[in-house]
Amino acid sequence: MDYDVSNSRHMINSYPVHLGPGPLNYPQHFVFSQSPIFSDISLPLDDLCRSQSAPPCLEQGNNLFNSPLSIPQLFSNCDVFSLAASTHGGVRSSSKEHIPRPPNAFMLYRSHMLKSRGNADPEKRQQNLSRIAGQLWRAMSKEDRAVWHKKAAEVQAAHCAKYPGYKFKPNRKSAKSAKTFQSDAYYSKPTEQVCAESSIGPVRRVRSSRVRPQGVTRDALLGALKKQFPSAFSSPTGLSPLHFPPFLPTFSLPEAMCVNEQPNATLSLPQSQCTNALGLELSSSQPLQPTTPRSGLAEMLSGLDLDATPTAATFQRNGDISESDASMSQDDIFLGMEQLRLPHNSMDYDVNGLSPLLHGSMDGYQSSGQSFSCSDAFSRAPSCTSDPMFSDFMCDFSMPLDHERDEWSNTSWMLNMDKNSNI
DNA sequence: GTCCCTTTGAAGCCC
DNA sequence: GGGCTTCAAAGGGAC
Repeated sequence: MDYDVSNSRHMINSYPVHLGPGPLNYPQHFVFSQSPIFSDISLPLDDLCRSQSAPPCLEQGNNLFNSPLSIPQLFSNCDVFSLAASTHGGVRSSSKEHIPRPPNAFMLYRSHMLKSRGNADPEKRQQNLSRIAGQLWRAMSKEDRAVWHKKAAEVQAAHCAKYPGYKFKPNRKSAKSAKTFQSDAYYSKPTEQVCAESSIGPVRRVRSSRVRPQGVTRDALLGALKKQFPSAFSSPTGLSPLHFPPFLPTFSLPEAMCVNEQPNATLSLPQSQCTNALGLELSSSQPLQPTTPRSGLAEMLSGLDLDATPTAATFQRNGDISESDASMSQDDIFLGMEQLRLPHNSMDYDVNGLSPLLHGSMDGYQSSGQSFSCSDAFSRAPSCTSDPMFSDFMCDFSMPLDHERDEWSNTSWMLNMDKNSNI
């Protein structure tokens, strides 16, 4: 039997979609054994293979690895390979059956990362999420990636078992349309906007090419990440993909404090703790200097020409930074995500991620007194809660909202450190 | 309503 | 075999 993906929009799958238990009655909860490195991984149903019936290769008692791992609802009552037919932008009609491709390792990792972040996360744009996932993915060691490749192989085996005659048949567009855009864009310079010749024509955003920062080695990138997430790298089982937090947290508090509240403050935090989420080094034993050279992941990533996709919801910052406060510009405060060329409301994301009550539109923000706990923040990233980097202090800071302008003030972060930290 | 965006990797097609 | 292209997920945004 041959499944024609190229005509998927018009194809009727010979395999019906079952909403109930699969025809083989595989258990909805079954033991999915894995190597030790999987010990902290529990993938939800649709992270692996949302098939209503587990293939023999994944059935309990016929495991591919050694240690058991329960994966709730794996292969339960929905079919990932068929589900995609109705979820891809509504392109494919639910009445026309389509067999989706099995997800690759990165797709599995990305899906899991997104699920790990929780529902409270206000960042919904998949472009940004994909970028972050890609950064983390590339920062992983080969061994850690192998974990996901292994899972991908299992999923593919499941897919193969479910659709034994399946063959990927890409629907090649017309040579003209494909080559005029894709060949010039996808493999050319990264992230440049291509405008149609007509000024009123559509502006299409070229895909970012797969680039690394120039002159930055993988080891250097890993070093920067190690500095921020030491526990993730010191795990006896090695770096699990899940040891990365769902997102790179913005950790600019000491900077904000230094600039706006106590310019000469000296932090007692260990050196390793005085970096922001992207590895910006902050002096911990000496007064923080605005001109402190920055190094680390942020600087490395700054070489990337990543795309920003601001939207109507993009976080607004007003005006220029005054000279008096220019010792540490707002950009420094925003540096974490901005270095990833994320929209400004990525900071919005960070704040919201820490304070769930503030999720939503700007209207949901309060004018003052907003605060978050760093430790609360990282509790969303399981591996970070045990990290001494994040467990030693709690701090609150807020940024007042200028109600007249309906914008955040760009100059006055307000900081409160609680007793767990020494200023 | 439809397609784009954004990522990595697998796989197919074409030369 | 190399180069190029499509498509897996995901949901907001654009048109």
